[in-house]
Amino acid sequence: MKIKALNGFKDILPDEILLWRRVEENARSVLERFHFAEVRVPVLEKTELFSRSIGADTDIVEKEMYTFVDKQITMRPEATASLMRSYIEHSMHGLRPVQRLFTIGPMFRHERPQKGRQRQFHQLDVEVLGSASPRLDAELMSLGDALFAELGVTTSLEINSLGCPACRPGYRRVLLAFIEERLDNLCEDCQRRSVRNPLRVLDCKKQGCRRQVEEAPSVIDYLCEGCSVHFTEVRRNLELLEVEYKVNKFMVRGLDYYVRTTFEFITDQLGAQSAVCAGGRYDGLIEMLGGPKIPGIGFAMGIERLVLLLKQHEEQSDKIAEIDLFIAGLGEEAADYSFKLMHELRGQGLRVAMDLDGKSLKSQMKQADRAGARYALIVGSQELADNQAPLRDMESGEQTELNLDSIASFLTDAVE
RNA sequence: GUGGGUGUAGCUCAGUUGGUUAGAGCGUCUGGUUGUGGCCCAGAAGGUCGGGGGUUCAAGUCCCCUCACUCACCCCA
Repeated sequence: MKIKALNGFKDILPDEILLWRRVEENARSVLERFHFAEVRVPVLEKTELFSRSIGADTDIVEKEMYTFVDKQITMRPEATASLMRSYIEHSMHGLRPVQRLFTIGPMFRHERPQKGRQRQFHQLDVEVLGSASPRLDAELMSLGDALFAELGVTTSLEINSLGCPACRPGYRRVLLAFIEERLDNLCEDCQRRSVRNPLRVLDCKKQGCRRQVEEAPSVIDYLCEGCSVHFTEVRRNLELLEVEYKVNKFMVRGLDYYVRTTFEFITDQLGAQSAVCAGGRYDGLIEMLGGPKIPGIGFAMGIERLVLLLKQHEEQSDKIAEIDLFIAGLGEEAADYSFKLMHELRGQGLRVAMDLDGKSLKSQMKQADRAGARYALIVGSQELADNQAPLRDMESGEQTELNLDSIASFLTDAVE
């Protein structure tokens, strides 16, 4: 039987890798300007870390985690929890008042794959610990905005506030009462949701339910004084930075730890998936995981989704790998010489390749062409005897005789 | 977990009401050029027609089962 990658797990092949690099390099450069530091955390953590932070009865924890049951360890379904663990474990709050961290890496969720959704996928994860300022919320959104803008990707930003442990229960009661009045008109899923997580009913995409909840009470009208001021300030600061946004009072987040501000960068270019980047505030999370009482906020950006967006408006014009020189050899003696020459030139920082299988010159020239070689050097026994060989410019087709000893210096000059 | 769609060469896909030896384009290899890439021309290699079973004189084609992929629901980045 043929060995294949697991369903939902994908190889990222050379053709695509340039796009990935561009995304990652762009991210690192923008994040540096925003004064963030990169960290790398393990992919495996104790199962409990995720069940406690994400929420024991969320879909992620309930049925989507890759867990080694016997060992009670889990492959991370998201990065925030791991980063919080690391923050607490290394007492980072003592290093400086505000920590600005990011990480890039694979996440694992056992969901049914579809467009823009895989079981192993990659996220850029950005977190700021130690500040409750609404300015920070706005700053992070402007960061997200910048990440997209510099790649030439268009998205729109939606924001909402979910309140806090002080005001959410009150809103929840009001909402529940509203829903119960209309329970019969809601879909089966929503009837189930109304018990478990009534906020989710607001998020239902079915026409019928949407009509029902149109008049539903909005969280924003039930925010406590603190949350209300915070939200107003977030909006004011977004306007100050001229970041365009829309308030979406139906936006709900899937993870339990979010409070106050939540936001999503969305697009209509990804099939059924709309979110390319999403996040929010989680002021109680660190404390809940056994750390100090420190506020936090962060977001995750889906790299696959971003790459999909980039693919749509970009012709893949970049070559896979360019080399400076391809050495075409004829005969055993020349092959020895070429092999050694290649080794030496590489040692001097030049990108060099040759054929190792004794193929015909024609075939070797073809290889040189496909490798995107700038020059090809043709070496046979006569050339070795004369210590002179033709160097072909692969673009113009012009050939010049070159002293074999001067190849390195010629190429170094030519490629600068 | 639930639905729909699609499985034929390395890739993209044709394949008629069931009928001889299953095709094309691209890619690969060889040659046209004794030692020269791209363009052109000629040729070659490459297939358990996803797998299993059934109907039939005859199945890539019809039926059943199964697997894989994919899109969508759910949920999410």
